[in-house]
Amino acid sequence: MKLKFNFKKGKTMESNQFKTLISEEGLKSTRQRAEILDIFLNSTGHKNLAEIYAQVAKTNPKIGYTTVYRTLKLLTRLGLAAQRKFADGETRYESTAEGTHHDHLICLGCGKIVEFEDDGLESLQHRIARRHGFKIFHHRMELYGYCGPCAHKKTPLRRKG
Amino acid sequence: MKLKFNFKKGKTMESNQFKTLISEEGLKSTRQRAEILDIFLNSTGHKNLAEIYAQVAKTNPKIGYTTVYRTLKLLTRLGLAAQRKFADGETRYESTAEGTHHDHLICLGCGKIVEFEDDGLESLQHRIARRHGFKIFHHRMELYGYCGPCAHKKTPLRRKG
DNA sequence: CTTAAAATGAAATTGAAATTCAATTTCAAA
DNA sequence: TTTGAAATTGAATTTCAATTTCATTTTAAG
Repeated sequence: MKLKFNFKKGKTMESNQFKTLISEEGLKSTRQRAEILDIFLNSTGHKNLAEIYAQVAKTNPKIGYTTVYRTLKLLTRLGLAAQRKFADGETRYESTAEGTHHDHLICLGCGKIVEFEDDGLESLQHRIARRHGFKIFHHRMELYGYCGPCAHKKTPLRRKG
Repeated sequence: MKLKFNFKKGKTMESNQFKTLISEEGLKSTRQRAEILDIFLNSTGHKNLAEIYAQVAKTNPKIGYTTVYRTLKLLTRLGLAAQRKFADGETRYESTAEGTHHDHLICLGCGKIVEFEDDGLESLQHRIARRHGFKIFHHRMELYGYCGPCAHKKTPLRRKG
């Protein structure tokens, strides 16, 4: 039985924005894309493709790895996701739903990634750029060290996150 | 004809330091390692393996890619080289001969990488870390934009370097 | 010298990212 | 609705840098 207006739980406002964005690009709205977007937006943090795929597969095992890969790339193009590459070289995706620019603190013990914003950093960036005649469009700042809990352990365990 | 003491041009002080470092590690000093080190120290900038290998091959085509790869890894372990991964994901190597910590300005037009140091950045780092209860060991800051020349071209060309 | 340990280098392997292509789905126009 | 061109899907494959393997060669200690 199919309802004309079925507002399922989890169907967020973003899904509709997504339909609009997608058709504006001459692209098509599909069930897979909707599902991947839904899962992606309803999760937090910085996940690599394998992690996102695992989560998608839990809900719908029929969706392929490739589709997840391409959808995340698409979301990045549309500005809904952002790619991040930290020192380990893995590509991670982060939702841009929260909006503003931020940088990262990364725990070498447990792998926890904490976001931060700092106005001082932004102005510093411009001062440095001016000094070297550059016109800056974006930056990347990562601070590597140990978070509170890990700083007190003797042998902190590695965790993905 | 073989001279007993042949101080070839290019044999720098570092070569001897290298011999010492290497034997201290229980490793062996070889012609290949010396040649690779020599080329690496007598070049500047941030090069990827393929670029370093190409330069080595120009001097001695008998040296294999694997050996260059392993030697750069060794140099990194010994603290003579440092690995860098910028947003494009490629691994680059930089000589640590110049010494101090620095960060990078990266031109999106021509690929030029400019180093900079900034004390304000270092103190900022500690302020942010304290705010989040982290103990920071190192950081990474990269500013992406256009350098002076590229900012004025209509279609800047991509260059490695 | 002799010899064990280390290094070399060609080739093979790994693994993430990207692409291919036949089958399927979407959606606008009929 | 139905249709069909264009886009999407997903398994399989390719790509490509990074890394490992292994048979052979080189180093340096004794």
